[in-house]
Amino acid sequence: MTKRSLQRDLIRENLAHRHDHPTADMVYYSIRQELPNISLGTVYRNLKFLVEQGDILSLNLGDGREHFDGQIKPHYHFICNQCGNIEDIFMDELQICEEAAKHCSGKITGHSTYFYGLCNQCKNKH
Amino acid sequence: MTKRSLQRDLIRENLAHRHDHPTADMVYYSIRQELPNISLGTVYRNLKFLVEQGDILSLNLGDGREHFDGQIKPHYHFICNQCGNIEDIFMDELQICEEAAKHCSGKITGHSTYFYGLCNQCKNKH
DNA sequence: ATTATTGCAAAGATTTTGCATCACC
DNA sequence: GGTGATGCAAAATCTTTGCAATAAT
Repeated sequence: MTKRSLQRDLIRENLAHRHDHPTADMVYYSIRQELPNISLGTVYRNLKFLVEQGDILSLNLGDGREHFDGQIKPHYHFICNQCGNIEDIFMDELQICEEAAKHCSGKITGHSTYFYGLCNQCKNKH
Repeated sequence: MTKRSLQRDLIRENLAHRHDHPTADMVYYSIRQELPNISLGTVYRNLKFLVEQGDILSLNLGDGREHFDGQIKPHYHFICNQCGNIEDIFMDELQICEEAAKHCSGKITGHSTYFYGLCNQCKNKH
């Protein structure tokens, strides 16, 4: 049985309200502004918990660290090879979710896609 | 200018021929059977190189380690919450690639999606 | 000849964990 | 009161890197 905690609530809200894709220590430093005593271990424990719950997504952005995304509405990511900038891609994905549903029972808790290339901004710098 | 090496060739082929999603050290132990002297650093260096080239994909399977996938034909992954098993989902994704293409110029080098849930096998064990 | 790549080992970075204490139910 | 969650720090894990030697062009 899980008990509520201020720390977990703050982490969940922090991720829900931001639109970037922070790592664990970025979340840690952000939360510390409101709750200076929070520990990094607690942030890691709760991020893992929230990913398992399906409240947040875990992303691999290719830099070796785990990134997190509070936007659970299924969407995709475009990552620029040159500047590293990440753009969210929202689109109809009914078809793909139906296909995924064939593989499981119950709700699907995570869903995220990455594309890598040269973004339009970097392209125009030539 | 890049030079060819046996080590890199073996790593690329190893990933192209297998259909699981190994971590760096799994690739390392696999290659060591043919080339016992290869070092872990070399495997890491080449995996990173191959990801950047777009020859292989980097996957985040939620266990904290980076996984690799030699199947570059765009596809999706279903990951069972209970047994950890991974199933590939192949389907038409013309629409989604077109959408991603709006964000960039040149080729898109990576593309991979994850879904998490309870797989049919685990479901049937109740 | 030049320089990319390697093997090795050490260093760096990230993430997990043991434990005493605290807070929720 | 019982137990889930925390803070802290140490440990474990994963990945990168410096450097001398080797191999590819």
